[in-house]
Amino acid sequence: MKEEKLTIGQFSDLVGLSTYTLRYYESEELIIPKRDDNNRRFYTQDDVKWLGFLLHLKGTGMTMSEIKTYVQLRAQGDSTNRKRQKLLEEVKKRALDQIAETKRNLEVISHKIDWYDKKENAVINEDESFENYLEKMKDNNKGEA
Amino acid sequence: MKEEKLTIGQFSDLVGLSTYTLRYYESEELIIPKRDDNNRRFYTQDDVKWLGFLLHLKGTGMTMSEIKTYVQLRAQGDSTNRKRQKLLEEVKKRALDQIAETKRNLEVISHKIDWYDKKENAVINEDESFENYLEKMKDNNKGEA
DNA sequence: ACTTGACTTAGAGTTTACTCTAAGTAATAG
DNA sequence: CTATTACTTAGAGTAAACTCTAAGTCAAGT
Repeated sequence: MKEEKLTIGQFSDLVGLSTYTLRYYESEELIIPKRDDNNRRFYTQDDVKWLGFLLHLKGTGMTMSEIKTYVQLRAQGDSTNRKRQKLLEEVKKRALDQIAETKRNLEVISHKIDWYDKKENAVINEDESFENYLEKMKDNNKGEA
Repeated sequence: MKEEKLTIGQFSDLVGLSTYTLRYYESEELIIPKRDDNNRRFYTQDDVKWLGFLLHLKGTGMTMSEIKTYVQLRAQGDSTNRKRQKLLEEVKKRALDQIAETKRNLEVISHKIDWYDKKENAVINEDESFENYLEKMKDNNKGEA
């Protein structure tokens, strides 16, 4: 198992982020690669793993600033495990709340889509307003929530 | 049933958007109130309904530009119903995809939270890497996806 | 020798969606 | 009379997360 060292160009190709972005992340202290004798960046398998996790964090809505906090805690060692865990839990909660809200909004949009269907097929009254229609839908769902 | 006319200030309070934002939305043609004899804006119940729907649209990730398109189609009358429906379907699909992706990311974060739990309780090996742990979790879920 | 890819600092530009200020006008309520 | 609220245009500021350019250096490969 040899230690793979990737140049920024190779790493960029691998992870799908531009070299601009990688240097930007570095300036924001999100991922800081080692340097070789010529001061060139090189990324290791650890960096690959960390960046993968970082992208999962981003994908749940964590901001760069929050990720930076996480990185700083991580750098302080195991004594900050609880803090890191708490941070992740907050992020998780926020993401779940966000999903729930989006779903509520999607329900209305879905009803509107149905309403267009029925209008096209003249199933509902020509002048049926969406608001009335929505109310009926809500009534139909009584007790199903 | 008298027709309620709301000033921009009243409407602002009602819907929770600043007057700045309302004028901005108007400049972007998202919601265009009528004017009274003194050229002051007034918002009607229709505007209340439309803004409510608009917020649902925003809440599913629709951009202002897309909402503007929707508004323009709406202004062209029933002949654009199919187009509007299609637009909403695209937005819906995108939102559902987004939710699915966020959930996938959340799974990893949840595992990490569990991993912190176990580390704190010394249930897993002191040096157990998260990556190994994740692999085990994946194995445990074989056939459950 | 030359191209390629890396390095640096510093800063400008992009996108989305606001958010606010300035400066002046106008109608209404107390 | 004055405070409040609204109106206008025009433009600046904010925030996040990039994205790119300039200008110059440097080392390795062909």
